[in-house]
Amino acid sequence: MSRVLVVDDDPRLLRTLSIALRAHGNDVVTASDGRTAVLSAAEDAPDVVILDLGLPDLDGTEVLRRIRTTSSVPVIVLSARHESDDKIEALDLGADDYVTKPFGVEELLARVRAAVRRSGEVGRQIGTVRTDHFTLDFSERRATVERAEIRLTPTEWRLLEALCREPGHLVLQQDLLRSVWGPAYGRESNYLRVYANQLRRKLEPDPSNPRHLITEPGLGYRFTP
Amino acid sequence: MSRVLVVDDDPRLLRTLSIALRAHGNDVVTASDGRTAVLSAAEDAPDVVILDLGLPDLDGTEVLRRIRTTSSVPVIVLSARHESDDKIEALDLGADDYVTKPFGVEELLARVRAAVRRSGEVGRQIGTVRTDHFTLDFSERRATVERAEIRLTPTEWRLLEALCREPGHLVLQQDLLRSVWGPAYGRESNYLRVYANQLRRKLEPDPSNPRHLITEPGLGYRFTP
DNA sequence: ACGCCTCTTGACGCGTTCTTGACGACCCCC
DNA sequence: GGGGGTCGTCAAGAACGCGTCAAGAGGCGT
Repeated sequence: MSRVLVVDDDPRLLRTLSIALRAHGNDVVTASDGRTAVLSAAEDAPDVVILDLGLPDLDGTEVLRRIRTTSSVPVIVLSARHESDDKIEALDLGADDYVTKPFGVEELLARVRAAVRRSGEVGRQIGTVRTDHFTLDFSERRATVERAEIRLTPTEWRLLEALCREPGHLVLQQDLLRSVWGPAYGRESNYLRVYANQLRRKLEPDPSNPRHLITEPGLGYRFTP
Repeated sequence: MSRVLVVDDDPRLLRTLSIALRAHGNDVVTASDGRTAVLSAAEDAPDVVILDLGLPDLDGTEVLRRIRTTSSVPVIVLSARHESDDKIEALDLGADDYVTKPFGVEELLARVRAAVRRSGEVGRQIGTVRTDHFTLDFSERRATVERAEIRLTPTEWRLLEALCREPGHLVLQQDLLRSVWGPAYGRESNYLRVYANQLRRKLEPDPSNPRHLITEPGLGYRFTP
């Protein structure tokens, strides 16, 4: 199914994770130090990397930085509870998710699945989206309504991007929250209500009768061109 | 494909890299001391240089400095693990990337590709840019506002160059910082604010209501003719 | 050695954006 | 008809990013 690179200096943990991952149909490669990890990330072409920040030879963030120079593979960071600074730095450097030790194997497996699923979707760049009323150019960050250019805030862009990735398809609240606000969110649906509202006021001809940003009650939102 | 100059005093490493690079369709030139390296960089017109900082005759940074006097070829620095000062100094002197020894060949190859790709984008020369209010001649380094010639500092020119390479396009803060201040930068957005401000005061008709140097909050800047 | 120009860096105010709570309207199910 | 849940809407405080200023460091030519 997916190839997972697991990086940790604890052989016991390495073994546990390998067994669990293989039991769920994954191909597993392991590394117990930073240098090996960077090499493996480049050569074994994993679909996702699980990276412990506390490695013997290199700083965890340095490992992440080097992996990022050659690959955009999703990285899930493992961190001890107290090293919260590392965690934040790791997310800044392009980690996709993090798990705090100690953690449950089931939780980690779920995050691996989510990371693989997202990387398939996110990789697809979207260029321009048109409707009969407005135009969105994502690569240039330009939005025009009735030929007039309007301004959208960064968060509004991110929400639109998540919605327009698959025009006409329903996107779940949880997925929207995660791709806009990050992996730590998932239940704050009021954020979505506020921003969906703002977007309608800026983009829809009649904001209270939306034709393009459709609510699917209890589930999520849908963009229809 | 690309011509690569490899500079190292270890014949074994030289040989390994030559084979790997040629196997990927590159043309390879080698040098085992600093003086030869400087000459070759000037005469063989390589597309990228791989430079070991520990050379017998000259200090690595000195080699880099001399190469930079005759060429803007991208340079990837090889450094032993603990000499982090050299590394930083090398980046300051205009190295484009660095790899710490020991390293994987695949990683180095990836960095060579990245360096060549970047230089292709950056190398695109721009001639003259005109607006209704000012004119910029990049090849002659002349700027005129309302027919009057004004002076711009080197950093101001570099920033303008990065912005005007694709008129009308959004350029991300990170890209601007990297092409003006070097690959070691990426988060110092206050530099951008200072220089964008200076440029507006020199170029814009109404500096506090810019029409050509547009801010895209949270993302970067855009030049519109 | 001196002065000038440039670059770096910190500080501050301001406007925008984000977050968060509150409230009423609506729908569905009981 | 009532109750619980979800949604749209509004508003206010907090947080953030940007423009702006100015002081100090460093380099260069005189």
